[in-house]
Amino acid sequence: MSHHMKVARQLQEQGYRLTPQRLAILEVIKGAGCHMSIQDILDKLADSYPTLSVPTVYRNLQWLKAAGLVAETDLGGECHEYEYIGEEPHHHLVCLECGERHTLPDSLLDPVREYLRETYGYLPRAEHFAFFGICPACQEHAHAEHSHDEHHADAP
Amino acid sequence: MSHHMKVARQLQEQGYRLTPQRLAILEVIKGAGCHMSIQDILDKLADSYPTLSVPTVYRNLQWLKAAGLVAETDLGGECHEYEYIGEEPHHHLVCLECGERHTLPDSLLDPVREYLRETYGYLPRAEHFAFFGICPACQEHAHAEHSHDEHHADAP
DNA sequence: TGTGCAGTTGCAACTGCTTACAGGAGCAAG
DNA sequence: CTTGCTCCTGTAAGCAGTTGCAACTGCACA
Repeated sequence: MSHHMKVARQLQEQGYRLTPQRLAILEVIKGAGCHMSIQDILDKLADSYPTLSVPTVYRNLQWLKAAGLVAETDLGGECHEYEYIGEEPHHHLVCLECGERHTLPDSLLDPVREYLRETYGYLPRAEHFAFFGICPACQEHAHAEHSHDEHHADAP
Repeated sequence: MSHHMKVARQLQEQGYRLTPQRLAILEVIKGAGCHMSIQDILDKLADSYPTLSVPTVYRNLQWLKAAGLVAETDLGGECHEYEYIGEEPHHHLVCLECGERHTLPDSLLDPVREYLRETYGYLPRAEHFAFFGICPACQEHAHAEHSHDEHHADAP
């Protein structure tokens, strides 16, 4: 039995129900293998569940998030994005200029966790982070632009 | 001349204007010394600028953010919060249970920056981060609760 | 002094997220 | 089978953030 079904069964035994909508949302976000917005999930399930509504998807995603199956991230886009985690926590690196994305290993934050635990006694919950920066290509591009336009502003 | 006025003058020389509203917003957020929402700023300036509107505050905060004077953070509350940075970047540690907050030194992320730079060639822009966890007091509390209620669910 | 231009403001409208509430569905006890 | 309870869903409404647009302001230049 797969990991997410094991967790689902555990939750069922605790009184939570495995409704068709709930399982469908989990299957979609697991099958996608990438970040999805609420609207993406609605579109994917429009055929099989025409009456599925935004609040239902929203609440189920919160539920799956609390169960540790799904992570919610703000990657700088215009809407929140959700991603299936499973057993492999990870983080993201996003270019502020072109939006290019990389996946980072979870061990990256081990020193930070250590520090928070030792210094403040906190139990860290840094499961899914997004780091921002400028990718090499955009650095080149910005440098070239700067040579042409010395008065380029730093603010919009 | 203070740091923020120096930056303001620089921006003025680049064609951006130092309107009364803009300076008032900067003064308020600088004087507060803590996080503020858009509505907080509007309330503070209600007497001196009765016609000040949400979009104006919003756009000016984006402007100040791009200028590096103000940081925008989602600390898990119900609205975005803005804070004056000045010359001392820092980060935050927030307890997911009670909301207790700590301020973390910027050097905490130096290893992460190093990794992103060396491995991906990225120029990191991690000026203002929020880490979440469970504070010692709430860990005690959760442990006590668990002893009383063995069937306590992990999901809402 | 008059004209043009770019930046800024406030109103209005829009979007996406979130919550409130009433109805429906499944499960357990009687 | 009936009753009662809890969970779940969908409709509707609310909220903060965001964008479009017309009017205004200050500066540069003729």
